[in-house]
Amino acid sequence: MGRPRVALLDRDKIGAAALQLVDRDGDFTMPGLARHLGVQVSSVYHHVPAGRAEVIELVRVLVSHRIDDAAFDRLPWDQAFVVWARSYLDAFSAHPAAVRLLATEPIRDPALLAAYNPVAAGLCRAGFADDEIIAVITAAESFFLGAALDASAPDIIAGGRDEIEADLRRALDAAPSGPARAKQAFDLGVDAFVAGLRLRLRHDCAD
Amino acid sequence: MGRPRVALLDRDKIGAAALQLVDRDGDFTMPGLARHLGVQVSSVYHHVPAGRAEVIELVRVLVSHRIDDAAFDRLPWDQAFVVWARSYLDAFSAHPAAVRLLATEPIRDPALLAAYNPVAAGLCRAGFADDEIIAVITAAESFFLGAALDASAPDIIAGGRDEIEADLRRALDAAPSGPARAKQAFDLGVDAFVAGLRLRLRHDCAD
DNA sequence: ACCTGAACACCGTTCAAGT
DNA sequence: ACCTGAACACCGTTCAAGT
Repeated sequence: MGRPRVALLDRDKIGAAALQLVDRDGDFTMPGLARHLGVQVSSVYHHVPAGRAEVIELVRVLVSHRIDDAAFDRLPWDQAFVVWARSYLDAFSAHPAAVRLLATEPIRDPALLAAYNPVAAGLCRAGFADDEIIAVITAAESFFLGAALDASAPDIIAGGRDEIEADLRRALDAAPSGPARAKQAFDLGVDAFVAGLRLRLRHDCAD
Repeated sequence: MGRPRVALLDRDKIGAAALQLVDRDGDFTMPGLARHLGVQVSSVYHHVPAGRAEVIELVRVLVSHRIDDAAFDRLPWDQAFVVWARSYLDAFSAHPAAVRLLATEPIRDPALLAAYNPVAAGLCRAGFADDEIIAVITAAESFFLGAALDASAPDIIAGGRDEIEADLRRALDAAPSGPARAKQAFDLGVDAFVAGLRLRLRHDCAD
C-alpha cells in the first residue's frame, strides 16, 4: 500500500487507543494496539520510536491531564493541597489498570515536571523552606501514587484468617469494605499529612 | 534423566534465585530462572504451579522479612511507627529493582497479613478508633510503597528546564541530590504523618 | 514521510514421557 | 514425586520494500 494520502496515525491516536485498551483489558500489547488501530505494528513504531515505553508515557499524559494543581493559585496552601490530592486520586481512579502501568515506569516527559510549578509556588508562599519544598512534593506524590495503587488493587482476600489475632481481626471487622476502604485511608492520610505540615510550618516560624 | 535421588529444587531455592536475578539484572524470566538453577523450565513449574506470579510472591516474602513491626510491642506507638517505617524502606531499598515487581502484583500470601498484628495492637493501645486502624495502616503502607518506588526510580532528568519557572527552579536547586533526596522526602513524610496522627488522637480524646 | 509484510529472538506456560 | 525435552501461542522490536 505504501504511504497513504492522509496519515492514518498520530501520537494522539496511539495514546488514546492504548488507554482504551488498558481500560478494557487491563493492559496493552504492541500488536494488540496496532490491531486496534487497524494498522501494522511497524507503523506504530514509526510514530513512537522508543516503542512501548513511549506509548506508556502517552498514556501518562492522558491520565495526568485531570490533575488540578492550579488550586494553589487561588486557595490557601492547605486547602489547595486537598484539592490537588483529590484530583490526583480521581484522575488515577478513573483508569485503575493504568496505575500499575505508570507506577513502575519512570517519567520521561519533562513537560510533566512543569506541572509542579503552581505547587512549588504555593508552598513557597505558604512559608516552607526552599530546601524542603521538593521533599514535601515528593512525599505527597509518593503517598498519592501508593494510594492509587492501593485503590486499584483487588480487594484483600480475607480468607485464611487463622493467623490473625484479636486486635487485627477487630480492626478488619470494623473497617469499611469495598471502595470505601481505600477512600477512608486516603482521606485520613491526606488529613494527617496536611496537619503535620501545618505544624511544621508553625515551628519554623517560631525559630 | 527422570526423577533424581535427591530433589534438586524447592521453593526456597527458587525464591532466592529469583531475588538474586532481580538484584543483578533488574528483572527475571522463567527461562532465565531455570537456567540459573541449572534445570529445565518445566521443573520450576512443578514447584510453583501458579507460575511467575507465585515466584514473585516468594520474592516478596524474602524482601519483607526484615520489616520490623515488633517495635510496637516495646515502644510508644509513635516511636514504634518510625522504626516500622524505617525498616520498611530499608527492606525495600536493599532490593530496589524488586520494588517495581512487588508494587503492582497483588499480595497473595495470607501469612503476610498476619504481620500487621503487632501494628494493629499497638495502634489500638494508643487509642485509635477501631474503625480507623486499618485506614491508618493502609495510608502508612501506601506512603511506604510510594516512597520505595520513588527511591528505586532513576534520578529525575533535570534537563529541558525551559518550562520550569522561578519557584520550582529555586526549590530544585535547593533540594539535595542523589539518594539524600528520597531520604529527606521520606523522613519529612513520616514526620508529618505521625504528627498529624498524634493530633488526631488528641482531638479524639477531647470528644 | 508513512505504511506493509515478514522476520528475529524471546517470553510464559503446558504436556507427554521418563525414573 | 520430580525432572526432561519439545512444543505452543505470543510478545517487543527491526528492517527492507513500497508509494
